[in-house]
Amino acid sequence: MKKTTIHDIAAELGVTFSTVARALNDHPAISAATKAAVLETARRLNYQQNKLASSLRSGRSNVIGIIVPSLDTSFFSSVVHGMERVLNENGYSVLLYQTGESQVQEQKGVNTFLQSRVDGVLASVSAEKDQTEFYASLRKRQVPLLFFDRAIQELAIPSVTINDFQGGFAATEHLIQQGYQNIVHIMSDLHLTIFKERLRGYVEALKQHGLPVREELIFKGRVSLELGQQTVQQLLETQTPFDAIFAAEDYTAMGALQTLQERGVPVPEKVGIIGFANEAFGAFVTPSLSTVDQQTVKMGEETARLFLQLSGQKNFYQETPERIVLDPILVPRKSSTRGVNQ
Amino acid sequence: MKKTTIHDIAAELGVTFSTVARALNDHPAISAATKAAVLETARRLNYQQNKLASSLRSGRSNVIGIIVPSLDTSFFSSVVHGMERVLNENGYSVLLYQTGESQVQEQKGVNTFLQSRVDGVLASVSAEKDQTEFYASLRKRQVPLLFFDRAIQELAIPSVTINDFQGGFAATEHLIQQGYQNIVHIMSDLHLTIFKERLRGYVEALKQHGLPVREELIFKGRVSLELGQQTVQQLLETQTPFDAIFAAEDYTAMGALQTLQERGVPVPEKVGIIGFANEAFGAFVTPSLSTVDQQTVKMGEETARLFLQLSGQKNFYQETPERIVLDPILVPRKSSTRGVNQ
DNA sequence: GTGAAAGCGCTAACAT
DNA sequence: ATGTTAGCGCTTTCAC
Repeated sequence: MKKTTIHDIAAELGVTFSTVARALNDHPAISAATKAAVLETARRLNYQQNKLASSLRSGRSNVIGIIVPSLDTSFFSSVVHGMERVLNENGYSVLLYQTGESQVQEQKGVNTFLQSRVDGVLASVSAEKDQTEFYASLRKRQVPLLFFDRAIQELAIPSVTINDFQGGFAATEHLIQQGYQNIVHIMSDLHLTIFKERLRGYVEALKQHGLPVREELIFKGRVSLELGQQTVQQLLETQTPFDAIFAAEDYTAMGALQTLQERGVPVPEKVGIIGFANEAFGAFVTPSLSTVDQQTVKMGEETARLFLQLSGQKNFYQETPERIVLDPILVPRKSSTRGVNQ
Repeated sequence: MKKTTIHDIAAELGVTFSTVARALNDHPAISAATKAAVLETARRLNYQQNKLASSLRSGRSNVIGIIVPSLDTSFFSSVVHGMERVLNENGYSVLLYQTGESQVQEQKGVNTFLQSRVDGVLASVSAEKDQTEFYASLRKRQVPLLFFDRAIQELAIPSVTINDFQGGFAATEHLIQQGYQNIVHIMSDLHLTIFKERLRGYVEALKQHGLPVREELIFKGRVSLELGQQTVQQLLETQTPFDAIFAAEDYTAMGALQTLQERGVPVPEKVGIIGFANEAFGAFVTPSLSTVDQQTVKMGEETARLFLQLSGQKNFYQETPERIVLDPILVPRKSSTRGVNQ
């Protein structure tokens, strides 16, 4: 079936194609009768506007590119969920690109988006150092860029993140208030601000409560179930005294919890545990896993809304970019709850 | 910064823009020297091909539209993860559309994709009855369409699904083999083949093992934690005899497990439980939740590969569409494992 | 091996 | 209220 164009509709009605174009775009200078006739004919001929042509000519694609490390994580898929819904409601389509934490892929994603002439890019970066000039290429071309969750602070780009410092602080303080004193921290070895901030929150909470910050209680690795398991094994083998664990990510916390239980260490009585991310499983495990909620859907929605708001302005790239920082929510559960000062 | 076009490169080099276009597309009739010069100049001027123009002219967009009910579920986000990776590796971009199980949204998604001139649509439908002619509009326009997980059988469209019958059968048979006799089934009230097939598997397994199929043991609702909880409450209040539950979805199974434990009914000793979907939490709860794995990432990858394979053919829409059916994998865990014939 | 020319389907400025 | 015209930036056929 040949695709129908505005020319076909025009021929059918004996008007010119520009009248049809105006009618379809609800131009005020077109009579109601003509509009009705055009609309009817368009429907009858199964007309579908060619957005490629429209975008090429108008310079606006109504497409937003989203860059995430991976959709195979509940965090990013929830964020994208929120973004897509808000953008869709506002007439935008979403192009999706996964980087797998690879900078090369990230670069490719930005280029693809540039070539697709997207009206904006929402990105969560894979790393915050090294070659990040490709993000500058968006600015050069005046394509709005916003970061979410993981931002490159040096770039003066609007962003929506959560207050990871506060999250780390709240998690650690919660453990302290439950009477734990020797608190282990397990974090990622990726060079990401989010993890450094959680660490900083951990350190600050210890200090404020007069507890020593001990380097030997801070562990780094690829956050995962295995990292949590290995860390606890190591702690037990080296007989390092500890009575709580704050893991910067829930799976890691879960691994720690599993190994403690296998070794017969009671949680939360002997060792308290808290994670980060509020993964679905935390509410269901025994003991239920305390954690910090990151408001993922809200983060996606806020990022989309900030884009909508800022892209309306004359020049998107200003000296002082808007930076929305969401409050993390402490979710205390059983894995860290015991009588105070036990 | 003005965007550079092939005309700019041509002017810079003193050749015509068609030579530049050929060079960039690695046309065989262009000398190596010219190609090198063009490539160098393109890089220097930060040239980015305008895909809108290219797609408009060539009739190929290299964009695939993906329609899912929601990304805020581990199932669909994993599937999309697999799809995006394979498509990306093969030079395609991905447009994403969430329907929220709404047919109206689904219709809109198809129209948007049509207008964006996508080269194909991969969809998981919201419902399999009612107005589905909008999927026919893709066929009319010769846009390849593939279904995944949820397909409309009547439409003769290629699809990648899992064998839900076999999954339901395996789950039920597993319970029977563990010595359970009065097996409850909790399923969705959505009119989806996937749930009907799981039910059919449940019924068939009972029959093959000489057990009666009792209507009063089959419950329907919006699958969720709450549905599992409510169903168990109802079973206990009405004192309906039962010794196992096969829930068509993991959260429902989890709700059932929780309520049984609250009421002091030991799992798996008194009641065995198995779910469906292999959600992350299942491995971590106590007792660990038996389930059926749906091979989500593989489903996404296979759907993408099937598209790549079929879209190469002369006419995509054939009389006998290829239908790939993946085998579900029984994942027996502690919630359903006890000595046989206890 | 390169150039010339047409046109994909639309938007928008300028007519009338 | 509608028509005319000129592109947007590319692909592609036909020349030479």
